[in-house]
Amino acid sequence: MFNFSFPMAEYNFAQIEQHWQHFWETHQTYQVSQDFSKPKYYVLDMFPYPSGAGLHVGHPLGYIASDIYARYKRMQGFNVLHPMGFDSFGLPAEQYAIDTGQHPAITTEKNIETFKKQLSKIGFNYDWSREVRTSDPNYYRWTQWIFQQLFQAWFNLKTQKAEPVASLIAQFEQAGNAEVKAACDDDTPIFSAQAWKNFSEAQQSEILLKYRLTYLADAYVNWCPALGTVLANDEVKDGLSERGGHPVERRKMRQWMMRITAYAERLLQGLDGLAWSDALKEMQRNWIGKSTGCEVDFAVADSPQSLKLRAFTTRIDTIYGVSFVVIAPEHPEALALATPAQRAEVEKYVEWAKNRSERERQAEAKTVSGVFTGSYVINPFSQAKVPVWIADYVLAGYGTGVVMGVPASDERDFRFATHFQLPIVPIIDQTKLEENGKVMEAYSEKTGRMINSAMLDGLSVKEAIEKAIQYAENQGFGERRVNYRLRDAVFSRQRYWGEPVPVHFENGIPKLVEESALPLELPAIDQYKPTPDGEPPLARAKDWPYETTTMPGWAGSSWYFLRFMDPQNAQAFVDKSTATYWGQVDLYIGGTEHAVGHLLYSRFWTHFLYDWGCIEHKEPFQRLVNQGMIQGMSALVYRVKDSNQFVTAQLKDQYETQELHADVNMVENNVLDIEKFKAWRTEFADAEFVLAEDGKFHCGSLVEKMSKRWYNVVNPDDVVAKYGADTLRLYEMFLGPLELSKPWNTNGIDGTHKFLKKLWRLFYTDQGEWLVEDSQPNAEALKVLHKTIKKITDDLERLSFNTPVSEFMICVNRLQELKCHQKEVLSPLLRLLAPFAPHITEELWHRLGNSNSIHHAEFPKAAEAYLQENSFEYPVQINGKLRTNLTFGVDVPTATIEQEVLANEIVQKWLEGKSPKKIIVVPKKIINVVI
RNA sequence: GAUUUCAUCGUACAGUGGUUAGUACAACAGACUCAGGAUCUGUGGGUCGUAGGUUCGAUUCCUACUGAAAUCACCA
Repeated sequence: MFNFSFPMAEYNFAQIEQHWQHFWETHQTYQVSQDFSKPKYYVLDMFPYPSGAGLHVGHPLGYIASDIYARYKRMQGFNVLHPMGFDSFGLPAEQYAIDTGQHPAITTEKNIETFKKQLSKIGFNYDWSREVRTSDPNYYRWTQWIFQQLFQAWFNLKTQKAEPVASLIAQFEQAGNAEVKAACDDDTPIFSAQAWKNFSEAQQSEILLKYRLTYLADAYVNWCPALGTVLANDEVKDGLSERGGHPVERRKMRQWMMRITAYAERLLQGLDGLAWSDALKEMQRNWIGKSTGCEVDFAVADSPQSLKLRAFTTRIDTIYGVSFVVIAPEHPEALALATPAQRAEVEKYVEWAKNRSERERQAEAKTVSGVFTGSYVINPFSQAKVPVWIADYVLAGYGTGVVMGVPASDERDFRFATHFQLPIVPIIDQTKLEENGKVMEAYSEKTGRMINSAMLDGLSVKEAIEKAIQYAENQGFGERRVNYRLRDAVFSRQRYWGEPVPVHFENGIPKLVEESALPLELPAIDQYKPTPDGEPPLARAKDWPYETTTMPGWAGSSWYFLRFMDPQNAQAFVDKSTATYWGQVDLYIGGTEHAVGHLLYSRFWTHFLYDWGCIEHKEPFQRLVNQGMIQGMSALVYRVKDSNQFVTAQLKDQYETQELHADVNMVENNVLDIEKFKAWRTEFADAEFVLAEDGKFHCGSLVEKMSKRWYNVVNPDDVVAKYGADTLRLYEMFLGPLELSKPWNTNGIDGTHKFLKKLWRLFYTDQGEWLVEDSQPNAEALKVLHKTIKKITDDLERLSFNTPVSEFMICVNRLQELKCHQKEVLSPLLRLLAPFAPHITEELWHRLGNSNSIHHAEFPKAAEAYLQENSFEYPVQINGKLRTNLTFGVDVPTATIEQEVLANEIVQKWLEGKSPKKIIVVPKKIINVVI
C-alpha cells in the first residue's frame, strides 16, 4: 500500500514530505467533519493579505503554532475547525493596477496562488475546501448584506442593543423623539410626532441617518491626498497614513460612517471575559477611552440669544479654579462669539487652524496658540466672569468641543494661561507654590483637599467631584456624563478595489439595493484612478447609479471567521445552527498590529449580529495570542574607506571602515561565503579580504526589520528545500516564546535538524537496519516517555510551543542513551511529536505498521504510575548548607524522618551536642536542620 | 509622560521558594576520514540586571532603582 522503496538509512525529508503532502491532499485527511455530536474546537489564524512579495519566514510563525494546536486538539478527539483564507481586497493590488492597467483581480489571484503554494510546503492542516476570499462576489455579497442590516438598525440605549429602524419610526409617529434614548448624532433635533409626520421624505431620511448604525454624515475625516482616499483613525499614525506614510489632512466630507460608538460600553465591558493578554486589552481600553465626568453650562455674558457654552470635564471639583474657557476652532459658535473688535483676528485664527494638517498640529502640540474672542462667560458656581478663547489644543470631536480652563490643575491649561498671562488660582492644597505665592506647576493629581473653592473647601477631590455634580444637577446647569474617546469609523473609501456599497440614491435620498440584487458586483472601468474632476474610480463606470465609494479593508475581515463555519451557504451568511455549534473562535493567533483596528471592528459586528439574532455569541474571539514579529538579522561587512578591501569583524576597529549590508543568504554562522559575495555584485568581483585568525571572514550582525532593503529576507521555501518543513516548523517554535519578537537567525537550525535525524536513528541504524523491538521497555524508558508526555501536554495547554521542542530533544537524547528501541515507547513518542513534525512522524508511524494516518490517532496520555517513585533521596542541610543525603520512603511520616535525621551520625557531628531550634522536612524536596 | 511586558552561560530560550539552574547553537578537545563535510564522544562556560525586604532557605515572592521592548499620547 505504501511505497517505502527509498533508502531507509538516512532521514530523507524531501521524499517523505512530498509523499505525505500528496497523500493528505488526496485522502482529504484534514477535511472538517460536520458531525455536531463531537465537541468542537475552533483554531484560527488572522488571514493574510496576499501581497506580491510572497511569504518570508516571519509569516508562518503564528500559522505553525496554530497548526500544532489544531492537530493536538484533533488527536484529543475534538472536531477541529482550522481554515484559511485571504483578505484579498486592498491597496497594493489597486496601486499596481493603476500603474499597469491590469485588473486587480488578476494580480490578486496570482498572489494567492503563490501564497498557497508556499503554505502547502510547510504541511499545514488547513481544510482548504473552506477557503474564503473577501474579494469573491459570493463572499462580499454577505459583507454587503451585513452593511444593509446595519443600515436598518438603530441602537436603543435603554435596552443596550440594536433594534430595527421600523420600531424607531413607530415611536417617532407616536410621540416624536423626545423620549427616545438612542446612540445618535449630537446635532439631532428634538421633534414632536406631528412634526415628524409633516417632514418631507428627504427630511425624514436625514433624521433617520442620525440614528442608523451605518449612516451618511458630514464629518471631519482623515483625507490622504497621496492615496486619494479617506482613512479611519486606526489607519493614521502620527499624522501619516499607516500604508505608505503619506501626509493626512482634516477635511469635512460627506461619508458613510459606522456607529461603533453605540457599542463603546459593551466593547469595554466585554473585554473582561476574554482570555487576551493584558497589554492588548489595555490597548483596546485606551482606544475606547472611557472617562466619567460632568457637563456644565457656562452662560455667555450679555448674550442677546442667551447663548450657553457646554463644557465637558472629569474634574468638576476644580470649577472654582476656572480662569478662562476655551473652544475648538471648529466649534459652530466660534465666529458668533467674536466681538466686532476681535472678529478679524478670530477669523484669521480659525482659518489658519483649519488648514493645518493633523501632522503639523501634533508635531507642534507643545507650542501654544489661540485667540481671545472678546466674549465672556459666567462660571455657574462662582458667578465669576471669565474670557472665552479659541485654541486648537481643544479638539472639536471630543466631549463638547468646549473646555473649562483650570491652569492650576491641568498642564495644558497651565501652559496656555502662562503664555497668555491669564490668572492661575490654586484650588488644591497640594499645589506647589513659589515663594511669592504663584503656582509653580499644574497639580493634576487626584489627591489633596480643596481650597479657594467656596462650598467645596476642605473636601477631598473625590468628595468635591460628587458634591459639585449633584449641585450642578440640582441647579439644572449640568449633568453627569460619560465620554468615550472612540470615534465613529469612516466607512467610505474613494477606491476601486473594495466592496461596492449597496446603496443607490433617489433625489439624493440613500436607498438600499434590493437584497435579491446582491451581490452588487464591481463594475468594469477603463482606469483605476479617480476621475479628472476628483470623483472616486467607480464614477468612471457606465450606467452606475450606485454609491461610488467602496468599503474599507476591514469590512470583509470583520466577519470572515463566521463564514468559515459555513462557506458555501447561498441562503445566509452563516446557518444559525452551524454558527451555534462552532460558536466563538477558541484560539485566535495573529499580530498585534490589529489590536485596535480589526479586533475592535470584528467585536463590534459580532455584537451587532448577536443583537440581530443571527448568532448566539457576542464576542468573536475567546482566547487570543499575539505572535511576536520575526525580525531580520542583517549581515554587515566592513569595507576600508575609499578602497575595495574588506575586513573581518574582529579586526574592523583597526581600520577606518564603512558598514555595508551583505545578503544573509551568503552567510552561514556569521561566516561570509567570499566567492558568493564576489559574484553578488560586479563591484565586489576583485575585492580583497582581510581574514580572521581562523582563516575565515566574519560578518557583524544587526537586528532590524526583515526587509529587501537590508538583504536580510529569508524565504521559507529555501529553508524547506535545505532542511525540510518539519525542521522549519520545529525551529520556528524553538526560536522562543510565541509572543516575543525575535530575530531570525539561521545559526541554530542545525540543532533541530539533527534532532530529527537522531529520532530516525531510534528506528534505523546508519546501515538501514530496522531497530524497533516488540519487547517490554524498562521502567526508566517508560519514565522518560511519560515525563515527556506530561510536560508536552502541560506546555501545549498554556500555549508554550518553544519548550516542547527542547523537551523532545532531552527525551530523544535519553532514549538514545538507554538504547531504547521498543515500539511501546516509540509509538506514543511519534504521536506526541506528530503535531509538531507531521511528516516524519507519519512516515515512521506507517513503518511501525499502522495504516491509518497518525493525525487521526489518539494523543498519548501521561500515566502517573510510571512517574511515581517509592523513595526519595533527601538532601540534608544544616543551617541551609548541604551536609549529607538520606533516603526515605515517600510515605514515611515526617516525625519518623525527623527522628532518624537527628540520630544520623553526620548530623550529630554538626550538631556538636546542641539541640536543634527547628527541623524542616519538605516531602520529596529537602530536609533542613536549623541550629 | 502613561500603560503593559521583560531582564538567567558568548547568543537564543527553558526552569524552580529547596540538592550540583537546564536545552540548542557557538567555542574547545578527541574518534572516524587522505582531507573537508557529516556523525559520534567529551570539556569549559552562569554571583540568574542592581539594592533592600519577607523566609530556616530567594534566581524564584515583595519594594525601589537601572536598562530594554511594545502601545498610546494635547481626550479636558
